[in-house]
Amino acid sequence: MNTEKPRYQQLKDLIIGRILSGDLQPADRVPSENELAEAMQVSRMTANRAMRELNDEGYVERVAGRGTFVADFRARSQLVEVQNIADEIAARGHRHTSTVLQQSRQQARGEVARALHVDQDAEVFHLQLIHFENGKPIQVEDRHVLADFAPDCLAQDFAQVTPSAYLTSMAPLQEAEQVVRAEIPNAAIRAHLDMKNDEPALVVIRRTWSRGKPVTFARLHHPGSRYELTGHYIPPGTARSASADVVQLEKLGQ
Amino acid sequence: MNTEKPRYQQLKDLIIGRILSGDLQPADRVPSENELAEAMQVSRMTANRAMRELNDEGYVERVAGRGTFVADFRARSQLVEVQNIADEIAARGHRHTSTVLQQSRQQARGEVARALHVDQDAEVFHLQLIHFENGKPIQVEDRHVLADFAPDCLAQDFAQVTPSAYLTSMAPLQEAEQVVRAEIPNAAIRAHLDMKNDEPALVVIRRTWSRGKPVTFARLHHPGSRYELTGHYIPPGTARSASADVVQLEKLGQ
DNA sequence: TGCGCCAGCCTGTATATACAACTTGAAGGC
DNA sequence: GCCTTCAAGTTGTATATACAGGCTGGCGCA
Repeated sequence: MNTEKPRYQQLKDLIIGRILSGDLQPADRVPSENELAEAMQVSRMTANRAMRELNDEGYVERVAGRGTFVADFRARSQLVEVQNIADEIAARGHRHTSTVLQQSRQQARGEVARALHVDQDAEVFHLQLIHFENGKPIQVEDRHVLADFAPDCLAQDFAQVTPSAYLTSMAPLQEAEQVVRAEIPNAAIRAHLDMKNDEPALVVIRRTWSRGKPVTFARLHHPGSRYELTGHYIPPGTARSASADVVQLEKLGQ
Repeated sequence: MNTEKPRYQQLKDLIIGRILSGDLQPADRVPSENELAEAMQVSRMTANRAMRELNDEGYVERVAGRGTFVADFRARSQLVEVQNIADEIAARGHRHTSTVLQQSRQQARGEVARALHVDQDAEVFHLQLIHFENGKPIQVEDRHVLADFAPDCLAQDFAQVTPSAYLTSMAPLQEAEQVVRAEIPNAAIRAHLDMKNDEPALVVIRRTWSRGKPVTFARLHHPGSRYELTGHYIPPGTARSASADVVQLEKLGQ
């Protein structure tokens, strides 16, 4: 019985493995089709199919005449969902600043331990910061990161590089889960975000996986009056449509 | 200058066109690679690539030995996002019911006209209904649908088949955009959803495209205390991971 | 009649070959 | 020194061919 995977798939897996292991870094050049065909003892067409599919799946970018290059993880994450509030604010042409409230090493407890699939005594980093858009507070980030995943977490200056940007630079995001809620926040959050007493918060609770394991668990509070989540879905393979212009939505009023 | 599209793409476009026009219905058989190659005067490999990509993109399903068949739109839409609240409630093992508040023909006004890219006097259907989960109100749906897109909209019984299910059965969802907000709703919404005065609502505003044009614009209100949005992302091409178990999240408390 | 086998169709993969279009760098002419 | 031209390498596409393996219906045999 011949249960072995097709050759083009073996080649894809090989390249994906080298990317995930860090052997191939973003922007690195991937061997050309002819080189791969020679090295793997397959025809160029087979190498072509493997690389073409990796391109379609976002692992690499190909440029006719130049070559094949490992895709930037950050650019890739953006396609999925806005992950980094600093980039989001910058995209609006506004100024992002942030204040670090907490940056410490702790033991995982209760909810955090369950979310990250670790024991109660596992080491995690606890980060808490406030993000500002043009000086106005727009997000309170409360994040736990598996200590194993980012050992030098305490040495980072998160006022300069957001935790999100730091984490995605460590390894590619492989899987993410998020829950969105509307809630009235507690007094501390309300004070941090400069919110009125009866103003609801948009809460995003997000877990992110890397290499098959959850590595970070974040709770993000935003003032309902100044923040909204947007998402855009395009099925795979669709030619990029005339970039669906964003319509300015009216407040519900009336 | 030769700006014409590659042949495999022309073939894909042809088949997609036949599917979108209704010429090919879900579960219909698509001509075999050899038939297409003969009819279009291309090689079988070119037809193979076209059909393989349509399969990867979810337009068709292929079975070795049997043939190629048009995929079911409903199954496809689910891949993108939970669109239909009835299915979502059923997936939780609960009972879905709904009440129709409004089902009428109107002219597009202001925000609706802009969202759907039509003039102020364009004909649209206006639907308003309440969805219940086990008898408790969980969503107020306020939806506008382009009249051209669904001419028999007034004849539907939306207490039986949700607008979402009806619309996705008309044509495949091609593109969607959504905005999520946390707001204190007005008194009418509050009454419909049996909400307390200070309870925030999770509001989803969604536009959906079909055949390159926006066809429906919906505003969905949910009670913040009883509803949350969840999203899960797995990068394309990844083997389905051990279906990331959902962790029961604690309320923020404290 | 009923059963089994097989021919003929289908998709899936793999290869060798060919040409087009693009990019880059180097060689050569001014 | 600077510009042009061109050769070599790269991806993108298209084709003909080949074989493997799944599925189905019909034919032949018992």
